[in-house]
Amino acid sequence: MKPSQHIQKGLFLRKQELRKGIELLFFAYRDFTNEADELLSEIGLGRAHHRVIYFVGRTPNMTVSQLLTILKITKQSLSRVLSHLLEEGYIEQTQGARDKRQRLLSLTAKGEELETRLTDLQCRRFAKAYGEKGVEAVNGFQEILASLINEDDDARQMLQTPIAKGR
Amino acid sequence: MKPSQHIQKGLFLRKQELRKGIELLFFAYRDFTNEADELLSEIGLGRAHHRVIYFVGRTPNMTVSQLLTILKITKQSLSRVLSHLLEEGYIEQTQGARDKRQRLLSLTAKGEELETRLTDLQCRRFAKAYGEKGVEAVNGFQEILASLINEDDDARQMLQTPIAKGR
DNA sequence: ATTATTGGTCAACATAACTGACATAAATTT
DNA sequence: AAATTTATGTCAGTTATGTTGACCAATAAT
Repeated sequence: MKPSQHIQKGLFLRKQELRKGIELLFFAYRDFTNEADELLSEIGLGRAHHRVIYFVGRTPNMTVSQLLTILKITKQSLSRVLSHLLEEGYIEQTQGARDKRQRLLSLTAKGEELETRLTDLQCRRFAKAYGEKGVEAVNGFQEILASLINEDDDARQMLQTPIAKGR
Repeated sequence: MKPSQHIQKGLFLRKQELRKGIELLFFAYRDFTNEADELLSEIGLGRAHHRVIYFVGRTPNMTVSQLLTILKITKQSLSRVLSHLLEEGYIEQTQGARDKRQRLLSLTAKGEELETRLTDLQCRRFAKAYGEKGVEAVNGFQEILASLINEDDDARQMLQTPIAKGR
């Protein structure tokens, strides 16, 4: 075998390994979201609503602009979803103390109830995987995912802020 | 501290850890897909086209029904995307040998070129993460993701079939 | 007082999914 | 040979989620 063939074979194997990562991420995300989507569709909500409910539940009194930074969608998009959640009584807002323009978003009891159901569903999936594969695997999983996220991402900051208790 | 409080604290810490997984997966997937989306939008394609191009590139001569099983979308949805890719010359089809009803899908040279650009982009992101965190982390990452995928998923099978060479 | 920020609103549009109904050709089963 | 199932396509209408662009109002910061 010529040296050039060694290199090519090495590159192929490497690329195959990387493609495996791409595929695992695709399938895992697909199944992970699908389960919650089914529950949501029964009550006329979609994935966009879920994301809002999740992050508002995670960090109560979050402002609209904070949400926009996390979700990376336009305010017009968020507006539609958020209005619906307010109308349906999943979310309530209070005026900001320091800055009166800000809408501080929190879950209502109804919203909390839904958030808990959804998050428990997804947590169960993670608990199963974590339990099956052990602490070492979990650490590796978290390290690689963190490394896949954009360096400059504002979300990195959020990942370090504590999660509100009782959830 | 009462025993009940110990338990509650334990559960809280556990749930916090599981939520961290949810969030990492969300942000990683968001950034991972966004990079390719930008390239795609320049040539008038979207994420749905990307998925078709990726999997047809991965497994040439794939049938429409195989694609449907992987993507878990309706045939009407796939039809629109696939028709467009055929018209634009990214994909070509041949009649199945055993079963003449089948359309065997493959990438054209133009399709290959695009597939390579897109996959290289995503592979680079993985290569960076894998390089930074090492083999141990990669194994853990892959184990946990595999465990997050539905047991009964037809996609599990695909993950074990070899990736076509030259990619 | 001026400017920047936070947030909202209206309108139009694009994409990617969905459901339901029906059609056709080929393969398989009875 | 006839009936059924399978693989695929197509037409029509709908929904969810995103986008741009234009513009407005209240509040905060300089």
